[in-house]
Amino acid sequence: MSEENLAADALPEYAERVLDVAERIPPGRVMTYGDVAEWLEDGGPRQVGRVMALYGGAVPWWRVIRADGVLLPGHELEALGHYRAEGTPLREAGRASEGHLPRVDMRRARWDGVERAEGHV
DNA sequence: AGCGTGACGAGTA
DNA sequence: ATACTCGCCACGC
Repeated sequence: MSEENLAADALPEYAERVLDVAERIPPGRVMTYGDVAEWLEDGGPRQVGRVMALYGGAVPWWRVIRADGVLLPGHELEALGHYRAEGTPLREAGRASEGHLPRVDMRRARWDGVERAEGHV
């Protein structure tokens, strides 16, 4: 039998690990695709992106975003709703970009996978 | 086999 | 700030 004998109800192991990381991201925080890949020490941002595109619906997908903090195209409003509800740091463009959606403030929202005990107000 | 595409990222102009 | 290039890797044609 070939080793590619995967059951339809089973996810590839890599996908399972990516989803596992996505699930442990605390509310109000985000990780980039590249961060997840780095944390796993395997694959790259594009691989993580592929997994999220295929199976991300089962996890808090809005907490895994691009490095530039742009909201997921096609789900901007839904993502924004989650961010506002979780208190995720956002950068309101303000200033003449009213039709422009806010982006996640990566400097404050980025989570490296390690809880820090700093008095972050 | 090549080639284009993508829920990417960093660098440069 | 935007636009473009290159590197990256998996997938589909």
